[in-house]
Amino acid sequence: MPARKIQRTEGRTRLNRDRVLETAISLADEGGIEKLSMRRLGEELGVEAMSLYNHVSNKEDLLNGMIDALYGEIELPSHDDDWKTAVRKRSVSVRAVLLRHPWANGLMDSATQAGPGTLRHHDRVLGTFRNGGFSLAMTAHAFSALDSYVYGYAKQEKALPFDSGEEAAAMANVMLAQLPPSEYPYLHELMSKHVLQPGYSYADEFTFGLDLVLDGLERARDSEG
Amino acid sequence: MPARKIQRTEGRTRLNRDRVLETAISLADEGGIEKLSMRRLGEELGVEAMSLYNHVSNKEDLLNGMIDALYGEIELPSHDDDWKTAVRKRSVSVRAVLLRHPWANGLMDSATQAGPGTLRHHDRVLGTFRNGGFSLAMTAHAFSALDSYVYGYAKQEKALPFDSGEEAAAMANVMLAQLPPSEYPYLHELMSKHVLQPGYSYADEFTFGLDLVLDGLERARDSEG
DNA sequence: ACGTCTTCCTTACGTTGTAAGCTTATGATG
DNA sequence: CATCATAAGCTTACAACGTAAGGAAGACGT
Repeated sequence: MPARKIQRTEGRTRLNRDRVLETAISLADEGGIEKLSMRRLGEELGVEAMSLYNHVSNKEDLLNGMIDALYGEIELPSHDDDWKTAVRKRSVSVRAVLLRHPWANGLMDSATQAGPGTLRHHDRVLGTFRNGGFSLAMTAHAFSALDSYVYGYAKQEKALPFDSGEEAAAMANVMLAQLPPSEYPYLHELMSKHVLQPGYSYADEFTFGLDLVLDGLERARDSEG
Repeated sequence: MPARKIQRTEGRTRLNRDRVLETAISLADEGGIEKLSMRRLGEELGVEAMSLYNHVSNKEDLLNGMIDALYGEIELPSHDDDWKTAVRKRSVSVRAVLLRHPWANGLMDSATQAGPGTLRHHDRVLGTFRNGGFSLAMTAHAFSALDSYVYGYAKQEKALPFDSGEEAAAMANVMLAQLPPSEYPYLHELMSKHVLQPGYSYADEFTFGLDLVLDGLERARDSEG
Protein backbone atom coordinates (compact mmCIF):
# COMPACT_ATOMS: atom_id res chain seq x y z
CA MET A 1 0.00 0.00 0.00
CA PRO A 2 2.01 2.99 -1.22
CA ALA A 3 -0.44 5.52 0.20
CA ARG A 4 1.09 5.01 3.61
CA LYS A 5 4.63 5.44 2.40
CA ILE A 6 3.74 8.73 0.76
CA GLN A 7 2.06 9.90 3.92
CA ARG A 8 5.14 9.07 5.95
CA THR A 9 7.51 10.76 3.59
CA GLU A 10 5.32 13.83 3.46
CA GLY A 11 6.38 14.87 6.91
CA ARG A 12 4.43 12.51 9.16
CA THR A 13 7.09 12.06 11.83
CA ARG A 14 7.61 8.88 13.72
CA LEU A 15 6.05 8.51 17.13
CA ASN A 16 8.13 8.62 20.30
CA ARG A 17 7.52 8.93 24.00
CA ASP A 18 8.18 12.66 24.21
CA ARG A 19 5.83 13.46 21.36
CA VAL A 20 3.16 11.34 23.01
CA LEU A 21 3.62 13.09 26.35
CA GLU A 22 3.64 16.57 24.82
CA THR A 23 0.47 15.97 22.86
CA ALA A 24 -1.21 14.42 25.86
CA ILE A 25 -0.36 17.50 27.91
CA SER A 26 -1.73 19.96 25.40
CA LEU A 27 -4.82 17.81 24.96
CA ALA A 28 -5.41 17.91 28.71
CA ASP A 29 -4.75 21.64 28.74
CA GLU A 30 -7.40 22.25 26.13
CA GLY A 31 -10.20 19.93 27.14
CA GLY A 32 -9.45 18.94 30.70
CA ILE A 33 -8.08 15.64 31.87
CA GLU A 34 -11.38 13.84 31.35
CA LYS A 35 -11.15 14.51 27.62
CA LEU A 36 -7.83 12.73 27.41
CA SER A 37 -8.47 9.19 26.25
CA MET A 38 -6.08 6.88 24.51
CA ARG A 39 -8.32 6.96 21.45
CA ARG A 40 -8.41 10.75 21.26
CA LEU A 41 -4.69 10.98 21.88
CA GLY A 42 -4.03 8.55 19.08
CA GLU A 43 -6.31 10.48 16.77
CA GLU A 44 -4.46 13.70 17.55
CA LEU A 45 -1.21 12.00 16.63
CA GLY A 46 -2.59 10.43 13.46
CA VAL A 47 -2.30 6.96 14.89
CA GLU A 48 -4.52 4.24 16.30
CA ALA A 49 -4.91 4.07 20.07
CA MET A 50 -3.08 0.78 20.41
CA SER A 51 0.03 2.17 18.77
CA LEU A 52 0.57 4.37 21.79
CA TYR A 53 1.31 1.31 23.86
CA ASN A 54 4.65 1.00 22.11
CA HIS A 55 5.83 4.12 23.90
CA VAL A 56 3.81 4.02 27.07
CA SER A 57 3.11 0.89 29.04
CA ASN A 58 -0.42 1.89 30.01
CA LYS A 59 -2.46 4.96 30.83
CA GLU A 60 -1.06 5.26 34.33
CA ASP A 61 2.42 5.38 32.87
CA LEU A 62 1.26 8.07 30.48
CA LEU A 63 -0.08 10.18 33.34
CA ASN A 64 3.10 9.68 35.37
CA GLY A 65 5.12 10.79 32.39
CA MET A 66 3.00 13.90 31.95
CA ILE A 67 3.54 14.87 35.59
CA ASP A 68 7.26 14.35 35.34
CA ALA A 69 7.41 16.45 32.18
CA LEU A 70 5.64 19.23 34.05
CA TYR A 71 8.27 19.26 36.77
CA GLY A 72 10.64 20.22 34.02
CA GLU A 73 8.64 23.41 33.47
CA ILE A 74 9.19 24.58 37.03
CA GLU A 75 11.94 27.14 37.49
CA LEU A 76 14.60 25.55 39.69
CA PRO A 77 15.88 27.56 42.65
CA SER A 78 18.87 29.59 41.54
CA HIS A 79 22.24 29.39 43.25
CA ASP A 80 22.71 33.12 42.83
CA ASP A 81 19.85 34.02 45.14
CA ASP A 82 19.74 33.62 48.89
CA TRP A 83 17.62 30.68 50.01
CA LYS A 84 14.53 32.71 50.62
CA THR A 85 14.23 34.45 47.30
CA ALA A 86 15.36 31.31 45.48
CA VAL A 87 12.68 29.22 47.09
CA ARG A 88 10.16 31.99 46.70
CA LYS A 89 10.74 32.25 42.94
CA ARG A 90 10.45 28.50 42.65
CA SER A 91 7.14 28.55 44.51
CA VAL A 92 5.74 31.26 42.29
CA SER A 93 6.80 29.17 39.33
CA VAL A 94 5.07 26.07 40.73
CA ARG A 95 1.84 27.99 41.01
CA ALA A 96 2.21 29.34 37.47
CA VAL A 97 2.71 25.83 36.12
CA LEU A 98 -0.32 24.53 38.00
CA LEU A 99 -2.40 27.39 36.64
CA ARG A 100 -1.24 26.60 33.12
CA HIS A 101 -2.09 22.93 33.59
CA PRO A 102 -5.06 22.81 35.96
CA TRP A 103 -5.41 19.05 35.65
CA ALA A 104 -1.93 18.39 37.02
CA ASN A 105 -2.52 18.94 40.71
CA GLY A 106 -5.26 16.39 40.97
CA LEU A 107 -3.16 13.91 39.05
CA MET A 108 -0.22 14.06 41.40
CA ASP A 109 -2.11 12.06 44.00
CA SER A 110 -2.18 9.02 41.80
CA ALA A 111 1.33 9.52 40.43
CA THR A 112 3.08 6.81 42.40
CA GLN A 113 6.36 6.66 40.59
CA ALA A 114 8.53 9.78 40.69
CA GLY A 115 10.44 10.38 37.45
CA PRO A 116 13.86 11.98 36.97
CA GLY A 117 12.43 15.48 36.51
CA THR A 118 10.60 15.21 39.80
CA LEU A 119 13.62 13.92 41.67
CA ARG A 120 15.89 16.58 40.23
CA HIS A 121 13.47 19.28 41.27
CA HIS A 122 13.10 18.01 44.81
CA ASP A 123 16.83 17.60 45.17
CA ARG A 124 17.49 21.19 44.21
CA VAL A 125 14.91 22.52 46.63
CA LEU A 126 16.34 20.46 49.46
CA GLY A 127 19.81 21.68 48.55
CA THR A 128 18.69 25.27 48.72
CA PHE A 129 17.50 24.83 52.28
CA ARG A 130 20.64 22.95 53.34
CA ASN A 131 22.92 25.62 51.91
CA GLY A 132 20.73 28.26 53.50
CA GLY A 133 21.73 27.04 56.91
CA PHE A 134 18.87 24.68 57.64
CA SER A 135 19.60 21.55 59.63
CA LEU A 136 18.55 18.24 58.16
CA ALA A 137 15.48 17.97 60.37
CA MET A 138 14.54 21.58 59.73
CA THR A 139 14.96 21.03 55.99
CA ALA A 140 12.44 18.23 56.18
CA HIS A 141 10.07 20.49 58.08
CA ALA A 142 10.56 23.30 55.62
CA PHE A 143 10.09 21.17 52.54
CA SER A 144 6.90 19.67 53.90
CA ALA A 145 5.40 22.91 55.16
CA LEU A 146 6.23 24.94 52.08
CA ASP A 147 5.04 22.50 49.48
CA SER A 148 1.94 21.66 51.46
CA TYR A 149 1.06 25.31 51.30
CA VAL A 150 1.94 25.83 47.65
CA TYR A 151 0.15 22.80 46.28
CA GLY A 152 -2.74 23.29 48.67
CA TYR A 153 -3.15 26.87 47.53
CA ALA A 154 -3.17 25.85 43.89
CA LYS A 155 -5.83 23.31 44.70
CA GLN A 156 -8.09 25.85 46.40
CA GLU A 157 -7.54 28.36 43.66
CA LYS A 158 -8.72 25.92 41.06
CA ALA A 159 -11.73 24.76 43.10
CA LEU A 160 -12.93 28.29 43.76
CA PRO A 161 -15.76 29.35 41.48
CA PHE A 162 -14.60 32.95 41.57
CA ASP A 163 -11.40 34.94 41.59
CA SER A 164 -11.84 38.28 39.90
CA GLY A 165 -13.21 39.83 36.77
CA GLU A 166 -16.69 40.71 35.54
CA GLU A 167 -17.89 37.20 34.88
CA ALA A 168 -16.65 35.88 38.19
CA ALA A 169 -18.27 38.75 40.05
CA ALA A 170 -21.57 37.90 38.44
CA MET A 171 -21.15 34.30 39.51
CA ALA A 172 -20.31 35.38 43.05
CA ASN A 173 -23.40 37.57 43.13
CA VAL A 174 -25.60 34.64 42.23
CA MET A 175 -23.96 32.57 44.95
CA LEU A 176 -24.47 35.35 47.45
CA ALA A 177 -28.15 35.65 46.61
CA GLN A 178 -28.65 31.96 47.35
CA LEU A 179 -26.85 32.25 50.67
CA PRO A 180 -29.23 32.80 53.61
CA PRO A 181 -27.53 35.55 55.67
CA SER A 182 -29.13 34.30 58.88
CA GLU A 183 -27.70 30.81 58.48
CA TYR A 184 -24.28 31.77 57.16
CA PRO A 185 -23.61 35.26 58.51
CA TYR A 186 -19.84 35.21 58.22
CA LEU A 187 -19.77 33.75 54.74
CA HIS A 188 -22.30 36.38 53.77
CA GLU A 189 -20.24 39.14 55.29
CA LEU A 190 -17.05 37.97 53.62
CA MET A 191 -18.66 37.69 50.22
CA SER A 192 -20.57 40.97 50.25
CA LYS A 193 -18.10 43.21 52.05
CA HIS A 194 -14.82 41.80 50.81
CA VAL A 195 -14.87 39.38 47.89
CA LEU A 196 -17.35 41.39 45.86
CA GLN A 197 -15.56 44.65 46.57
CA PRO A 198 -13.82 46.19 43.54
CA GLY A 199 -10.19 45.27 43.27
CA TYR A 200 -10.49 41.96 45.06
CA SER A 201 -8.70 39.01 43.53
CA TYR A 202 -8.16 35.69 45.22
CA ALA A 203 -4.89 35.38 43.35
CA ASP A 204 -3.41 37.99 45.70
CA GLU A 205 -3.84 35.67 48.66
CA PHE A 206 -1.02 33.51 47.38
CA THR A 207 1.85 35.79 48.29
CA PHE A 208 0.43 36.52 51.73
CA GLY A 209 0.50 32.87 52.73
CA LEU A 210 3.76 32.24 50.93
CA ASP A 211 5.58 34.98 52.81
CA LEU A 212 3.95 33.89 56.03
CA VAL A 213 5.39 30.43 55.58
CA LEU A 214 8.80 31.65 54.45
CA ASP A 215 9.13 34.08 57.34
CA GLY A 216 8.03 31.37 59.73
CA LEU A 217 10.66 29.02 58.35
CA GLU A 218 13.37 31.62 58.74
CA ARG A 219 12.39 32.20 62.34
CA ALA A 220 12.30 28.47 63.02
CA ARG A 221 15.77 28.06 61.53
CA ASP A 222 17.21 30.87 63.64
CA SER A 223 15.69 29.74 66.90
CA GLU A 224 16.80 26.15 66.47
CA GLY A 225 18.83 24.79 69.36
CA MET B 1 -44.92 -11.88 42.76
CA PRO B 2 -45.05 -12.30 46.56
CA ALA B 3 -41.31 -13.08 46.82
CA ARG B 4 -40.54 -9.40 46.51
CA LYS B 5 -43.11 -8.35 49.07
CA ILE B 6 -41.72 -10.82 51.57
CA GLN B 7 -38.21 -9.60 50.89
CA ARG B 8 -39.28 -6.02 51.55
CA THR B 9 -41.10 -6.93 54.71
CA GLU B 10 -38.13 -8.92 55.89
CA GLY B 11 -36.14 -5.83 56.61
CA ARG B 12 -35.04 -4.67 53.18
CA THR B 13 -35.31 -0.95 53.84
CA ARG B 14 -36.30 1.53 51.24
CA LEU B 15 -33.61 3.42 49.43
CA ASN B 16 -33.00 7.09 50.13
CA ARG B 17 -30.32 9.64 49.39
CA ASP B 18 -28.57 9.34 52.73
CA ARG B 19 -28.32 5.59 52.53
CA VAL B 20 -26.92 5.88 49.00
CA LEU B 21 -24.32 8.40 50.10
CA GLU B 22 -23.31 6.42 53.19
CA THR B 23 -22.85 3.23 51.24
CA ALA B 24 -20.94 5.02 48.51
CA ILE B 25 -18.59 6.45 51.13
CA SER B 26 -17.85 3.13 52.77
CA LEU B 27 -17.42 1.53 49.36
CA ALA B 28 -14.86 4.17 48.46
CA ASP B 29 -13.16 3.74 51.83
CA GLU B 30 -12.73 0.04 51.25
CA GLY B 31 -11.73 -0.18 47.62
CA GLY B 32 -10.70 3.31 46.63
CA ILE B 33 -12.66 5.75 44.56
CA GLU B 34 -11.98 3.90 41.32
CA LYS B 35 -13.88 0.87 42.63
CA LEU B 36 -16.99 2.97 43.11
CA SER B 37 -19.22 2.46 40.09
CA MET B 38 -22.95 2.91 39.89
CA ARG B 39 -23.31 -0.80 39.26
CA ARG B 40 -21.27 -1.84 42.28
CA LEU B 41 -23.04 0.68 44.46
CA GLY B 42 -26.40 -0.65 43.35
CA GLU B 43 -25.28 -4.20 44.00
CA GLU B 44 -24.18 -3.28 47.51
CA LEU B 45 -27.61 -1.82 48.15
CA GLY B 46 -29.46 -4.73 46.63
CA VAL B 47 -30.71 -2.66 43.76
CA GLU B 48 -30.04 -2.16 40.07
CA ALA B 49 -27.72 0.67 39.08
CA MET B 50 -30.43 2.69 37.40
CA SER B 51 -32.49 2.81 40.55
CA LEU B 52 -29.88 5.03 42.12
CA TYR B 53 -30.82 7.77 39.72
CA ASN B 54 -34.02 8.29 41.67
CA HIS B 55 -31.99 9.67 44.55
CA VAL B 56 -28.99 11.12 42.79
CA SER B 57 -29.15 13.01 39.55
CA ASN B 58 -25.89 11.60 38.17
CA LYS B 59 -22.51 10.44 39.32
CA GLU B 60 -21.18 13.95 39.79
CA ASP B 61 -24.08 14.69 42.10
CA LEU B 62 -23.27 11.53 44.01
CA LEU B 63 -19.66 12.59 44.47
CA ASN B 64 -20.68 16.09 45.53
CA GLY B 65 -23.02 14.59 48.09
CA MET B 66 -20.28 12.37 49.46
CA ILE B 67 -17.99 15.36 49.93
CA ASP B 68 -20.67 17.35 51.68
CA ALA B 69 -21.41 14.44 53.99
CA LEU B 70 -17.74 14.33 54.90
CA TYR B 71 -17.74 17.96 55.95
CA GLY B 72 -20.24 16.87 58.56
CA GLU B 73 -17.58 14.61 60.07
CA ILE B 74 -15.23 17.50 60.71
CA GLU B 75 -15.21 18.82 64.26
CA LEU B 76 -16.44 22.40 64.12
CA PRO B 77 -14.38 25.04 65.97
CA SER B 78 -15.74 25.35 69.49
CA HIS B 79 -16.89 28.64 70.96
CA ASP B 80 -15.37 27.71 74.31
CA ASP B 81 -11.81 27.78 73.00
CA ASP B 82 -9.81 30.81 71.97
CA TRP B 83 -9.53 31.20 68.22
CA LYS B 84 -6.15 29.53 67.98
CA THR B 85 -6.94 26.29 69.76
CA ALA B 86 -10.40 26.16 68.20
CA VAL B 87 -8.99 26.45 64.72
CA ARG B 88 -6.17 24.12 65.59
CA LYS B 89 -8.52 21.38 66.75
CA ARG B 90 -10.59 21.83 63.63
CA SER B 91 -7.49 21.48 61.45
CA VAL B 92 -6.41 18.30 63.20
CA SER B 93 -9.92 16.98 62.62
CA VAL B 94 -9.77 17.84 58.93
CA ARG B 95 -6.62 15.85 58.58
CA ALA B 96 -8.13 12.91 60.46
CA VAL B 97 -11.13 12.89 58.16
CA LEU B 98 -8.94 13.01 55.08
CA LEU B 99 -6.89 10.11 56.42
CA ARG B 100 -10.04 8.11 57.05
CA HIS B 101 -11.28 8.84 53.54
CA PRO B 102 -8.19 9.11 51.33
CA TRP B 103 -10.22 9.53 48.16
CA ALA B 104 -11.92 12.68 49.40
CA ASN B 105 -9.14 15.20 48.90
CA GLY B 106 -8.74 14.45 45.23
CA LEU B 107 -12.48 14.63 44.75
CA MET B 108 -12.83 18.12 46.15
CA ASP B 109 -11.29 19.59 43.03
CA SER B 110 -14.19 18.49 40.91
CA ALA B 111 -16.82 19.24 43.55
CA THR B 112 -18.23 22.38 42.02
CA GLN B 113 -21.37 22.79 44.07
CA ALA B 114 -20.89 23.37 47.81
CA GLY B 115 -23.57 21.71 49.93
CA PRO B 116 -25.03 22.86 53.25
CA GLY B 117 -22.50 20.91 55.34
CA THR B 118 -19.65 22.58 53.51
CA LEU B 119 -21.13 26.05 53.87
CA ARG B 120 -21.85 25.56 57.55
CA HIS B 121 -18.31 24.44 58.17
CA HIS B 122 -16.76 27.37 56.34
CA ASP B 123 -19.05 29.81 58.08
CA ARG B 124 -18.01 28.61 61.50
CA VAL B 125 -14.32 28.83 60.70
CA LEU B 126 -14.71 32.35 59.36
CA GLY B 127 -16.66 33.28 62.48
CA THR B 128 -13.89 31.98 64.70
CA PHE B 129 -11.39 34.29 63.06
CA ARG B 130 -13.72 37.27 63.16
CA ASN B 131 -14.45 36.80 66.85
CA GLY B 132 -10.75 36.28 67.46
CA GLY B 133 -10.07 39.86 66.46
CA PHE B 134 -9.22 39.37 62.81
CA SER B 135 -10.26 42.07 60.37
CA LEU B 136 -12.29 41.05 57.36
CA ALA B 137 -9.32 41.19 55.03
CA MET B 138 -7.12 39.34 57.50
CA THR B 139 -9.80 36.69 57.93
CA ALA B 140 -9.72 36.08 54.20
CA HIS B 141 -5.95 35.80 54.35
CA ALA B 142 -6.10 33.45 57.30
CA PHE B 143 -8.76 31.20 55.84
CA SER B 144 -6.88 30.86 52.60
CA ALA B 145 -3.46 30.31 54.13
CA LEU B 146 -4.59 27.85 56.76
CA ASP B 147 -6.73 25.64 54.55
CA SER B 148 -4.18 25.72 51.77
CA TYR B 149 -1.72 24.28 54.23
CA VAL B 150 -4.07 21.72 55.78
CA TYR B 151 -5.43 20.32 52.54
CA GLY B 152 -2.05 20.51 50.89
CA TYR B 153 -0.47 18.57 53.71
CA ALA B 154 -3.11 15.86 53.52
CA LYS B 155 -2.44 15.61 49.81
CA GLN B 156 1.30 15.16 50.27
CA GLU B 157 0.79 12.69 53.06
CA LYS B 158 -1.34 10.49 50.86
CA ALA B 159 1.01 10.73 47.88
CA LEU B 160 4.07 9.81 49.90
CA PRO B 161 5.09 6.18 49.52
CA PHE B 162 6.43 6.11 53.08
CA ASP B 163 5.59 7.46 56.48
CA SER B 164 6.73 5.09 59.21
CA GLY B 165 6.65 1.46 60.17
CA GLU B 166 8.54 -1.64 59.08
CA GLU B 167 6.97 -2.03 55.70
CA ALA B 168 7.36 1.61 54.81
CA ALA B 169 11.00 1.55 55.85
CA ALA B 170 11.61 -1.40 53.53
CA MET B 171 9.97 0.53 50.70
CA ALA B 172 12.09 3.58 51.46
CA ASN B 173 15.22 1.43 51.44
CA VAL B 174 14.40 0.16 47.97
CA MET B 175 13.83 3.71 46.80
CA LEU B 176 17.09 4.80 48.30
CA ALA B 177 19.02 2.04 46.60
CA GLN B 178 17.71 3.19 43.21
CA LEU B 179 18.68 6.78 43.90
CA PRO B 180 22.10 7.70 42.50
CA PRO B 181 23.77 9.69 45.31
CA SER B 182 25.87 11.66 42.85
CA GLU B 183 22.87 12.91 40.95
CA TYR B 184 20.56 13.54 43.90
CA PRO B 185 22.87 14.20 46.85
CA TYR B 186 20.39 16.06 49.01
CA LEU B 187 17.56 13.63 48.48
CA HIS B 188 19.98 10.87 49.31
CA GLU B 189 21.12 12.60 52.43
CA LEU B 190 17.59 13.28 53.62
CA MET B 191 16.47 9.73 53.04
CA SER B 192 19.43 7.95 54.57
CA LYS B 193 20.23 10.26 57.47
CA HIS B 194 16.75 11.40 58.43
CA VAL B 195 13.77 9.57 56.96
CA LEU B 196 15.23 6.13 57.51
CA GLN B 197 16.34 6.94 61.03
CA PRO B 198 14.40 5.12 63.76
CA GLY B 199 11.52 7.13 65.15
CA TYR B 200 10.91 9.15 62.03
CA SER B 201 7.33 9.58 60.95
CA TYR B 202 6.12 11.97 58.31
CA ALA B 203 2.89 12.34 60.26
CA ASP B 204 4.80 14.47 62.79
CA GLU B 205 5.47 17.12 60.17
CA PHE B 206 1.83 18.14 60.28
CA THR B 207 1.88 19.95 63.60
CA PHE B 208 5.10 21.75 62.78
CA GLY B 209 3.63 23.43 59.74
CA LEU B 210 0.27 23.92 61.40
CA ASP B 211 1.77 25.83 64.32
CA LEU B 212 3.99 27.75 61.95
CA VAL B 213 0.94 28.96 60.08
CA LEU B 214 -1.10 29.67 63.20
CA ASP B 215 1.70 31.63 64.84
CA GLY B 216 2.22 33.54 61.63
CA LEU B 217 -1.45 34.42 61.49
CA GLU B 218 -1.44 35.64 65.07
CA ARG B 219 1.54 37.86 64.35
CA ALA B 220 -0.09 39.19 61.20
CA ARG B 221 -3.28 40.00 63.09
CA ASP B 222 -1.39 41.87 65.82
CA SER B 223 0.78 43.90 63.49
CA GLU B 224 -2.10 44.95 61.30
CA GLY B 225 -2.39 48.69 60.92
C1' DA C 1 18.79 -9.72 -0.36
C1' DC C 2 17.45 -11.65 3.91
C1' DG C 3 16.09 -12.20 8.57
C1' DT C 4 15.02 -9.85 12.85
C1' DC C 5 12.96 -6.37 15.58
C1' DT C 6 10.14 -2.56 16.19
C1' DT C 7 6.15 0.01 15.13
C1' DC C 8 1.57 0.23 13.81
C1' DC C 9 -3.14 -1.71 12.80
C1' DT C 10 -7.30 -4.72 13.38
C1' DT C 11 -10.39 -6.94 16.04
C1' DA C 12 -12.48 -8.02 20.30
C1' DC C 13 -13.77 -8.08 25.35
C1' DG C 14 -15.30 -6.43 29.59
C1' DT C 15 -16.59 -2.23 32.13
C1' DT C 16 -18.22 2.31 32.52
C1' DG C 17 -22.25 6.23 32.90
C1' DT C 18 -26.75 6.89 31.68
C1' DA C 19 -30.98 7.60 28.23
C1' DA C 20 -35.66 5.47 27.24
C1' DG C 21 -39.34 3.06 28.41
C1' DC C 22 -41.62 -0.47 31.24
C1' DT C 23 -43.52 -2.46 35.63
C1' DT C 24 -44.45 -2.50 40.36
C1' DA C 25 -45.09 -0.54 45.03
C1' DT C 26 -46.86 3.37 47.91
C1' DG C 27 -50.01 6.47 49.64
C1' DA C 28 -53.87 9.77 48.93
C1' DT C 29 -58.59 10.13 47.59
C1' DG C 30 -63.10 8.56 46.37
C1' DC D 1 -62.15 -1.11 50.21
C1' DA D 2 -61.33 0.33 45.30
C1' DT D 3 -59.09 3.46 42.40
C1' DC D 4 -55.53 5.86 40.58
C1' DA D 5 -51.55 9.21 40.38
C1' DT D 6 -46.80 9.34 41.72
C1' DA D 7 -42.59 7.56 42.97
C1' DA D 8 -39.24 3.79 42.91
C1' DG D 9 -37.41 0.12 40.84
C1' DC D 10 -36.11 -2.93 36.64
C1' DT D 11 -34.74 -4.02 31.67
C1' DT D 12 -32.58 -3.07 27.67
C1' DA D 13 -29.46 -0.54 24.94
C1' DC D 14 -25.72 2.60 23.46
C1' DA D 15 -21.47 4.97 23.02
C1' DA D 16 -16.98 5.43 24.98
C1' DC D 17 -13.38 3.62 27.70
C1' DG D 18 -8.62 0.84 28.62
C1' DT D 19 -6.24 -2.77 26.78
C1' DA D 20 -5.19 -8.03 25.50
C1' DA D 21 -3.99 -10.83 21.26
C1' DG D 22 -2.24 -11.35 17.05
C1' DG D 23 -1.29 -9.94 12.24
C1' DA D 24 1.01 -6.70 8.74
C1' DA D 25 4.39 -3.50 7.40
C1' DG D 26 8.33 -0.87 7.89
C1' DA D 27 13.40 -0.15 9.54
C1' DC D 28 17.84 -1.85 9.94
C1' DG D 29 22.05 -4.79 10.62
C1' DT D 30 24.26 -8.28 8.01
